[in-house]
Amino acid sequence: MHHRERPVARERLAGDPVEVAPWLLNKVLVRRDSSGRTVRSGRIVEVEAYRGADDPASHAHRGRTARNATMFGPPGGLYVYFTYGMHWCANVVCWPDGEAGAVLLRAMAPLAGLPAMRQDRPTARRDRDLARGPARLCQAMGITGSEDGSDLVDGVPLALVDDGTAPPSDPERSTRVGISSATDRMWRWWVPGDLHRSPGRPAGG
DNA sequence: AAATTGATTCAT
DNA sequence: TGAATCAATTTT
Repeated sequence: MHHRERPVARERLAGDPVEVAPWLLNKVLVRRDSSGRTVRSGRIVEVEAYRGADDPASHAHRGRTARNATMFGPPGGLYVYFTYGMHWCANVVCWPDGEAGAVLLRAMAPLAGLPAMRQDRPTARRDRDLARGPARLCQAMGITGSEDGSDLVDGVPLALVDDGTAPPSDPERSTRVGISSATDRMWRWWVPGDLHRSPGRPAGG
């Protein structure tokens, strides 16, 4: 049956990113316009967890800076950062207010607003390439640094919702992609068999 | 396998 | 003030 979309509970995001990350699989990221209509959405199929002080691969590892401030804010925030001189990446903030940690959104299966996504991702040849990778996901959803710090639970302009699809009971996992420290931690998860997962090769393993 | 691109950060 | 780094993507 069809379930109504409901926002994820902020309390559920306030925990350890390593536990929140696989739980976020199959949740839906939605962009709404000013009248509340869904203009783009996609199902999250690949994530990575980043902790704070005890995770050398985390932007928050060396403490709070202007760039990573959102990660130290309340759970449910959207942490957006710029990297490689050209790419935006989006994370869901975890842990209680004051403690840093987040889940990187690495890939999505597009659900709604595909024409707009194709327009913002002209290099995507197939629809499965629209949001396959963290920077591609941001392009497909129209996310940039101007939306750093917005709230995914309040849901404007971006929302994290549960449409009734449970997370996979047996998510696949690996080490994280594109990092050079803490390469042994198996903190990347994806929906088994989903073709929308990014091709990124894990660091170390 | 190599080019692309610029903010951020830490070290001088 | 300078150099290294970088939660990647695209093209060759």
